[in-house]
Amino acid sequence: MTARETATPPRRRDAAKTRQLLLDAALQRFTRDGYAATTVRDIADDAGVNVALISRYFKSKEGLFEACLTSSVDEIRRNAEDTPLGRTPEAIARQIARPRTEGLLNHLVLLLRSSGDEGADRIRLGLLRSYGERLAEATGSPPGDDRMLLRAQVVLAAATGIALLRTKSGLEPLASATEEDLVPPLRDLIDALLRDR
Amino acid sequence: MTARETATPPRRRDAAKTRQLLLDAALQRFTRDGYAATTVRDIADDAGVNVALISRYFKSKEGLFEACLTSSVDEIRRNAEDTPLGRTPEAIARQIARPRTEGLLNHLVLLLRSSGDEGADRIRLGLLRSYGERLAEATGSPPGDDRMLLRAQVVLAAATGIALLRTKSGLEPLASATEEDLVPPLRDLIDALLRDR
DNA sequence: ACAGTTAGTAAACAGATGCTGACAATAAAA
DNA sequence: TTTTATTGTCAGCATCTGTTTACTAACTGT
Repeated sequence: MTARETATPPRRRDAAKTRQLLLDAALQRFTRDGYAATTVRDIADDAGVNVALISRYFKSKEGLFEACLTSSVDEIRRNAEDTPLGRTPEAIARQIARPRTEGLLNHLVLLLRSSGDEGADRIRLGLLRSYGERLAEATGSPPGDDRMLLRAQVVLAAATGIALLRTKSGLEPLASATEEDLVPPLRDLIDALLRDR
Repeated sequence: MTARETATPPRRRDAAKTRQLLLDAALQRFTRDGYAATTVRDIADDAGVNVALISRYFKSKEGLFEACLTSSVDEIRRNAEDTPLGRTPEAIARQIARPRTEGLLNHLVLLLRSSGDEGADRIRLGLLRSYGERLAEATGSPPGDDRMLLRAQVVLAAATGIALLRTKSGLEPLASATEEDLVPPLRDLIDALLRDR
């Protein structure tokens, strides 16, 4: 058969779709390898489109990174509205223990990536702050309770640390622990930190 | 006054000292900015020596990074022999809560930095594994107890997450929490995860 | 069918980056 | 003092990286 036949038929032109392809590829790369270690050509190749389109649709590499952050933040927020944070340590633990590729943890890892850009830092910080507050309030503690907020942020930090070590270090048994393995210790952790006191 | 006078007198030649200057500068940069975001010229400038000396003393940028890792690992190990991990949650918590610039936490952040190099990954993994085991044994659990090892690694992950968020995100009140602020929640965390069960 | 607009590509540029080889300055050895 | 080895500098290389510009191909409305 000729190359003509094997080659994918000339992809239909669709700016929105192409933009999304770039965004998805970038999300994966930035999350896995970090900002500096990812090149725009890597992303474009993954998405199967031309490098120049990054500049067209996102202005610059940093613009693309910011778009990734806001996209990630939006999804977390949307997710949060649908399924408000469980009230019980068990429910929270289960949300954190989800498979690495999906859900919250992946987003948290991206949140830790830094481009050195100020706008990106603001976005990141904004989400971390609001998420910590949500976590603190989920315990039933009154808003403005700094002691509890600190504890909630420690939970947040623990979750990100777990996400990082699980995805990047290959440390066993943590790296390939299943959801069932992970929930009991996490439940204990959350219970100890956030129990009303 | 002339430039001649202001300039530091031609530093006495000393290969060992120069090597150490480079190593120290690299440790700081790699820890703070990560591998990819750090250039050899950054490091050389910080150390106040010529770029070419990196290649001479460490073979390559990756060689320098590996040297940083082993140096960091050695110091952690040495530190561990001097002051064996405290048996009580309180003692462990205190070790983690230390100021960000000194002690264990800084090293843990470096441990998370990746160069993509295989040798570096081995070094990193080796330390994480042994540290997790030490932590598990400190609880008095028998060696080979996988449940407890997982819990110890969760503590380790939590500590790294805290270190990262404290140094890199500026998330308040976590970022500027004092040792006293941090010890109580950490004690609870460690107690919940590692208490003999 | 045609003109105008939009989507996508290719090539190249300017600057950065890791690294090297030839050389100069200093210290050590003879 | 002369010779030799070590330490450090300089300039440049090849490659990579983000971005831009000029161009071609496809879609849209008329």
